Amino acid sequence: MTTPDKLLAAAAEMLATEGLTGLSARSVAARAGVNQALVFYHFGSVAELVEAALRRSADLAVATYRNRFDDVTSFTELLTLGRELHATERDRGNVAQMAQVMSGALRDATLARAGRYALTQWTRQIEVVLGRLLAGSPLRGLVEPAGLARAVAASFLGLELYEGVDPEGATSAMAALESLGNLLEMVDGLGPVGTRAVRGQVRKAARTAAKRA
Amino acid sequence: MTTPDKLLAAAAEMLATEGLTGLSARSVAARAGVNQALVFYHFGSVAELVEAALRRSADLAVATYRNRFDDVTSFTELLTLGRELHATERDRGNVAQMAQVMSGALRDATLARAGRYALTQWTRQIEVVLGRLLAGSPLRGLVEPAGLARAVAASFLGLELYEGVDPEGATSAMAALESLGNLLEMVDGLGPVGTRAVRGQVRKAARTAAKRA
DNA sequence: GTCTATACAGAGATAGAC
DNA sequence: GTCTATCTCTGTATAGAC
Repeated sequence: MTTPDKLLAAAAEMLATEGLTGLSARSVAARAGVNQALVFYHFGSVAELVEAALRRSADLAVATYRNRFDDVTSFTELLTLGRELHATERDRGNVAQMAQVMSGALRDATLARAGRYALTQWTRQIEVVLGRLLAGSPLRGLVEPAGLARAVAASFLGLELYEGVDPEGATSAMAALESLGNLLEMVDGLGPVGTRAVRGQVRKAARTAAKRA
Repeated sequence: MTTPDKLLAAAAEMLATEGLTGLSARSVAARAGVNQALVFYHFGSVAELVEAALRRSADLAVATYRNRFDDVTSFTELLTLGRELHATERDRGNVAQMAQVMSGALRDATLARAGRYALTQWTRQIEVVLGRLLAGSPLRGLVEPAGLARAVAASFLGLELYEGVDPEGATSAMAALESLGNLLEMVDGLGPVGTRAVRGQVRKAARTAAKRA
């Protein structure tokens, strides 16, 4: 394992467990078992090390799930995958890394770039699946796959923050999101008559909402 | 305006604009126009100042919206309020403050306590409304108000992080969430026959999901 | 590429004069 | 309650020996 690799691994680990505030050139080098000056030699700055670490984590994580996403054929399956993903990534800390970097993005342009990149990797993937599922659903045309994918990603990020201060609360939130997913699945299971009714009703609700806004 | 008040105001402002990393005893005192040592005299530590500032912000914000929440009688109205709330709080920075504190909660127990408190203030309020709306809805019993309230809060937090790195993406995510809200409204508008059908279908979807998990 | 040494800025926090 | 002064630690970053 080369020094850059050790530093990247240590940075990713610390980002998830200690957070951005606990991560410094000294602390990350100590965890990697290398000298502090090597952070600057290999990456230029702490922020750039963090950026590289997050990019690598995101690339790796998304690649891991690519096939799984491709196999999804229903909202129920997507939910099952989402639940599994949430549990796995809570342990691996990928989402936590993203949340930390994005909270630091307020001050640091490099971190903002890193967060944007990681987010894009995830949403692209989710968007493809949602686009496929929505295309064959009564909801087609009523909800944008791109927007919904971003909303899903945002929810996962928020759940991660939630989990840090109230784990049980986060669990109940996850359960509620699954209930909503079941609602989507229900709509999906309607016949042609139900479909027409749904589309009409949702359009009406949208119009009412637009009028009030 | 007393010194503690000046410090609380400065801390809240900085939390939203500069983030937790940019907030120090020195920087916050400078913005408040007071001496740095007064942070420790009045609050004991920087973390405790942040905690006090967030608590005050949360109390104030929730009190502002209390009546508005009470007036809500439909999911569509709740969505309209949610959109307005998101826009207003994006400017005031209340949600941003929460997100920052919660991201720092990983390292600091005081910040974790503060984040938990602010979160509770919001979710309690949302839970009441959702409980009321769901009670008279076909979805009654199928989705927990408490869990859904937490999911809504988490989504707002996630959107805040999203907004920091990709404002247009966050807007499209918000739009998608509104589409889902319209779906809820649609279900709400069904008659007794449709209600029975919905409940049966959702239960079936939930069973299928449970089996696969 | 890696290490030691070091410069220097900013952090949290306290003591003591006023 | 407020200010100055100061201690100590930790942060980023660089220079130069090896």
